[in-house]
Amino acid sequence: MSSTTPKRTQRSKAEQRAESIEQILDAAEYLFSKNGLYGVTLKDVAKRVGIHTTLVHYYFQDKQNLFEAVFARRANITSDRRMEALEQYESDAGESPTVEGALHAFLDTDLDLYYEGGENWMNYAAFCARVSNTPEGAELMDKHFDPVVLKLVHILKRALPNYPEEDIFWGYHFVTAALMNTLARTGRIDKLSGGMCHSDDFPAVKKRMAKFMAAGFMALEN
Amino acid sequence: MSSTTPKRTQRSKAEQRAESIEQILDAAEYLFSKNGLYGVTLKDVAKRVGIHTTLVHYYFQDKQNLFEAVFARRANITSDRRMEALEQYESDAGESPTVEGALHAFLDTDLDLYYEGGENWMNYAAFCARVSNTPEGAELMDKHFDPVVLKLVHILKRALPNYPEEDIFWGYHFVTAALMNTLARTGRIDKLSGGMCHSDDFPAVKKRMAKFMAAGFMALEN
DNA sequence: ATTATCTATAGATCTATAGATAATGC
DNA sequence: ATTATCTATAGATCTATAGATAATGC
Repeated sequence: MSSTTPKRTQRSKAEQRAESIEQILDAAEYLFSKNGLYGVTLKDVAKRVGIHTTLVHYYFQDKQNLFEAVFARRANITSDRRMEALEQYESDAGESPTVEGALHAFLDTDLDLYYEGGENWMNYAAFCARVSNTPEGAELMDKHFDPVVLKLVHILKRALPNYPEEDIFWGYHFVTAALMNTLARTGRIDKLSGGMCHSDDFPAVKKRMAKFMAAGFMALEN
Repeated sequence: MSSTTPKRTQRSKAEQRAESIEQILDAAEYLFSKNGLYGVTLKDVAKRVGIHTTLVHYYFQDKQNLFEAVFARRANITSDRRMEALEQYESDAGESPTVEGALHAFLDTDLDLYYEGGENWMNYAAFCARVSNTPEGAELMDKHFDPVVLKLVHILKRALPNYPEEDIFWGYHFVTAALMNTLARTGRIDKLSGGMCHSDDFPAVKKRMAKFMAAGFMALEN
């Protein structure tokens, strides 16, 4: 209440700007993850932040642009991290990479990032999961994440020489499905299991997923 | 061109009604599968059918109701078919059901239904996939499909005695993810594989999925 | 002097309803 | 006489912009 320190509540313009932008992105990320591009109005976003709708336009011009900004803010971080993990694994494994090893590098790295990144990263994960199977978002996702996926496929091919290429792709199709369904955190498993499992228990998924999927790849070989 | 048969273009009111309703549902099913509840306007639906928007209101009152009607039209058919297949399998397998057997009953039955049902059934599959991970749709799906899923879980438990229950549920989490991602037909695998695999090639999925997933379940046992 | 934020508002679109018109049904 | 379909329109909502106000920055 006392005004001893004059700069107490002052923020520089750069700080104000940065803070508003982050808050808008956080709110949009959350809302888009729940309701998709068309299920969110700019008014919803502004209301969640506690600002006026026009400020969203001021910083992001239009809705499509805001949507893409939400995607772009964290895309490179996850993409780069997974790429590094895959390269690291490939160099560590030398001449004999395994399916399970490659999947651990690909999946665990990502699950850790979201889980350890806290609420906002969890929201981004859900955003990606939701967006990945919409026409608006698929292209965006493809463009950004194709290199990492192709890197994974490359290692899988080395781990499984003489394995039909189609099977590698179908296997990846199952893997990415399971990952996206995990990131979506729909709450389905909580209800089904009567509360024994939890949608946001990424460590539980991490413990099982690479092993489960690797065994699946092996089974197709016969 | 000649008017020998007087009743040529005549339809009874009941027929007209039924036809309009079916056409509206078909159009809505397709559009909702692509763009979700909020991404479709009733005008879009009417335009696709070639009728006036108000006719959609006439038959379906409001948008939410149309959405639920799209879901309901085919829900029981897929649900009943899978339930029968699971019951049939359970009685055939007697004392020793297997994971792969249960999954074949659960998955193949559904994939066949969509694939053999033609374009409209394929659209319904995509509709379900899209809807299953939205707040609007999840509840609808759960309510309708829980019995089938719990039946599958029941057989899996019998096939895997002494297996931790959590692992069964996480395994199912992976299975349903893969199924939904298949039904969505995003075209992702087509691009990734350079045209070698196709999103709408359900027979290719059917050939691999139960085997792949069953091996995954087995691998968690260790 | 510049930038962040808000007020006011135009224009578009969307849902939904009331009421008119044009068919089929006894 | 009833039902399918269309016309006209009200009311709500949403996007986006122009311009005013209130801060920070030299």
